[in-house]
Amino acid sequence: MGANRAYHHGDLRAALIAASFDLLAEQGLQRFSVAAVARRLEVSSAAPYRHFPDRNHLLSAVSAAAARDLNAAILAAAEAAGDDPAERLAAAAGAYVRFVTRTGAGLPVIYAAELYEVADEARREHTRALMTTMLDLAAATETASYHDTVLLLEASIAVAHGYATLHSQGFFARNDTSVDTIAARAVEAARTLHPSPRMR
Amino acid sequence: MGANRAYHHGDLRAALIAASFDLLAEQGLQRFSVAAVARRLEVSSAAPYRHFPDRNHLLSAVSAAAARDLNAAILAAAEAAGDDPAERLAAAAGAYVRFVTRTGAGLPVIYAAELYEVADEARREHTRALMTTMLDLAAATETASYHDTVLLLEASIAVAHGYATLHSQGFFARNDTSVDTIAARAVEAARTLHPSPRMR
DNA sequence: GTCTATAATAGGATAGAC
DNA sequence: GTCTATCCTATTATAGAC
Repeated sequence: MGANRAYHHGDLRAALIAASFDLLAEQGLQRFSVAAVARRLEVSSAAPYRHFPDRNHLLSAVSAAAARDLNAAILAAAEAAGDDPAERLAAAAGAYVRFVTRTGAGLPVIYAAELYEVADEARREHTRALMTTMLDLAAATETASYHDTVLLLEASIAVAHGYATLHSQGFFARNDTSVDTIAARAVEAARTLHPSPRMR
Repeated sequence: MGANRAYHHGDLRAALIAASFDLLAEQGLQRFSVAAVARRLEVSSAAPYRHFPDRNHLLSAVSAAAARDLNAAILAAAEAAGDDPAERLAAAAGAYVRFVTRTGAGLPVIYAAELYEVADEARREHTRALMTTMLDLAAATETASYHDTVLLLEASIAVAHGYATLHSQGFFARNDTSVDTIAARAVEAARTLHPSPRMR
């Protein structure tokens, strides 16, 4: 690189979002900070504030990108799973585990309460599309009512999210920690779920 | 109260642990700080350090108490569930959801990686007893092998933890947020789990 | 056993130079 | 569009008074 080392980026905004994913995946939302993202990109701690007015606006952009990418990952997994609606829903659970492990941006990040006050139309659209995708997958199974559909979806999400967070927090560390193994178990557990008459 | 208002506590150590639970339940591990616990008890920020050498030792004591109480809650729930091993295991999932909602100290707090370096024999014993309880509940069901037992336990924990964290992070806020409802759903979902031949 | 006071560190955010 | 410099706030942890 012949140029001097001032002014590092062509697209710092995009780089900030990408680096935020890395930071979230490595250290979780607990230790996420704007300053740490800036350090990682070797820009000053003030630089991010040229692109996002505050921390929550950066996180909102991360949320939007995560919703968009998770939506795509779930659709791809469902597609690959074939035609059986139950298989497609279970496959989505596996996609969720993989996505959270890779990006650190699961549903609690995507739908974080602190982002509600941020005006961000892109995020709103992507999160709504994601929810629609998930509800459609659940609705395609043989559920008797919309209420049952929601319950089945919640249970599937709970299974996937439970496996994902326990894995990323090292709870399964003793044994086999591979993402593939954990994702497969989440798929298998999601497969056994049924909307039962008692589940109301 | 006739006495002057200096020197607030007879048993600050116990009060610190109790207040830590409240703080965890209200704000999560993300915002846990020794200073906040001290503020809550209206003692100086230095006072906790007379009882715990550092933050992790306080968290270790919280972990020990949580492991002990969760163990008791799970045993009580299993007892109340009757004799069917599958029912007893499912009931444990419900107890877990209630416990985490009430205390904020779930398995990721109890088994937090940062506590591994803390020498705390009481914690070690309580966490081991908890693990034994959970494994026993899973082993009593009709699993073909120890491996199946572990898989069933992991799946049950994942379901319970997923419901608990999504609930405490407000993901279910739109609809019915009562703990009873969420716990009942976790029990129902856990009931449907089976160690399947594919789950390996 | 708890207090006040303080040091060290880190993060969020802003002002103004270039 | 990014930098340096700075302010404010919060947290961990320690020293020494009472």
